[in-house]
Amino acid sequence: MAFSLDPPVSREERGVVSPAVVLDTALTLFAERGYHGTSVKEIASRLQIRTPSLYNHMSGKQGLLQEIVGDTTREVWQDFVEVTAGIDGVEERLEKAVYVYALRHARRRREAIVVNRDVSSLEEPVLSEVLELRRRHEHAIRGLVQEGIDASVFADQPASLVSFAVLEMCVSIARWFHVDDRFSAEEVAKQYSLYALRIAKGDVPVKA
Amino acid sequence: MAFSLDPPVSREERGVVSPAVVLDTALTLFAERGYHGTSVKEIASRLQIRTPSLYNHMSGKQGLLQEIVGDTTREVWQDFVEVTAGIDGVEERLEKAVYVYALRHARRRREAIVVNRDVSSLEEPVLSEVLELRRRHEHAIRGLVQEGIDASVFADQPASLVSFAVLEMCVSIARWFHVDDRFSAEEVAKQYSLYALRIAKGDVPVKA
DNA sequence: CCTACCGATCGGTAGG
DNA sequence: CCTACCGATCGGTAGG
Repeated sequence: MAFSLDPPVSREERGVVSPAVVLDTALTLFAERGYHGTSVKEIASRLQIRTPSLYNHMSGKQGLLQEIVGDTTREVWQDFVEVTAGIDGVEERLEKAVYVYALRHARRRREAIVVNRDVSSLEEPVLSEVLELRRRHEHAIRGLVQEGIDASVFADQPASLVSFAVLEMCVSIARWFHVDDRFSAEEVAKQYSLYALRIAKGDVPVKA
Repeated sequence: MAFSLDPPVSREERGVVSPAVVLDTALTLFAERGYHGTSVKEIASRLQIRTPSLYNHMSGKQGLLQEIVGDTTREVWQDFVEVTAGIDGVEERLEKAVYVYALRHARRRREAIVVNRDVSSLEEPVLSEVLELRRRHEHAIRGLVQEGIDASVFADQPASLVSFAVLEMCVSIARWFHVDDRFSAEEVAKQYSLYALRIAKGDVPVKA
């Protein structure tokens, strides 16, 4: 799996400004105020440098957004492929796919918030690439649900509603989860993958 | 219930610009591009008037956002109170509370998108009022879940995770639902309230 | 409803 | 990494 903990690249710790530090600072501000609500001056100010110096470490504001949203979306699809490969049971595949997706939204909260709020601020060609990857992921989840319905493993119901509900439920984790909560990221992901199975299986009893 | 269909107040139909038409136009643009991504010039342009003329129909850009987000949030809380009043069964109360919340997000998509994306762009005192109302609604849903757990009607599990998952699943309807879809707003709301019961009841069988 | 205009801020560049 | 500066656009006002 392509997970790693959020890289704590801050100015204070490293002492110097670098492309990674600029990206991390922008990520925090974009998540807090949105892409259009963040100015390059604010990014510079937080790094205690002037605006023009920022351009030694980035191509521009739009480039930062493209890197954040593009990288994250590619990783989401990669996670799905890796975690469902070589598994027979459709129930187990859905459980694992939801688990990694939920886990990512607990571990990479800032990225998730920016991806979901500011995707429409992306310029081409990254916009089209990102939308295509998201569509592919949603269709893959929907396909799993439909496969389970066809095999009578899941309750007979509209697969599209199930996949939307399950995916967006996971996305929302980024909006309320805190590391210092009573639950770990893994516990939350485990619980949410259970919710997904409950929704999918419907009247079939699910062990808690 | 405080529902009505989305008021189709467009410039073309009414022929004249009014505060309601300006608000409706701003609502569409805010939903499409975000509050910070929309300029007052764009609002004016869509109404085929000049920017200064807009100020005959509004106090300012921030005032439009406050009206959209403030009104919607107050209605959400009012819906909850009205729909759960005088009902004994905790299961039925949760089902109805989720139904109206989901239904609103299918019927008032633009409002829902703006409320959830641009709430942080609100200025005081409306910001505090809105956050308090949202907190109250979330705690009320969580309270219902806990009440059901205590009564052994729902599975024993963290009530906070259930309430977050259920509420955000509903919020997301605004992002994918279209009136011309294969499902009506009522059908989607019905299905989502069923999902909520499945998550809450867990290992208890739920009739489809 | 308009023209004319305000100061502030935007992302970004020149040049060192 | 900086100062100095660019044209464009921002939300909003004056005055009619």
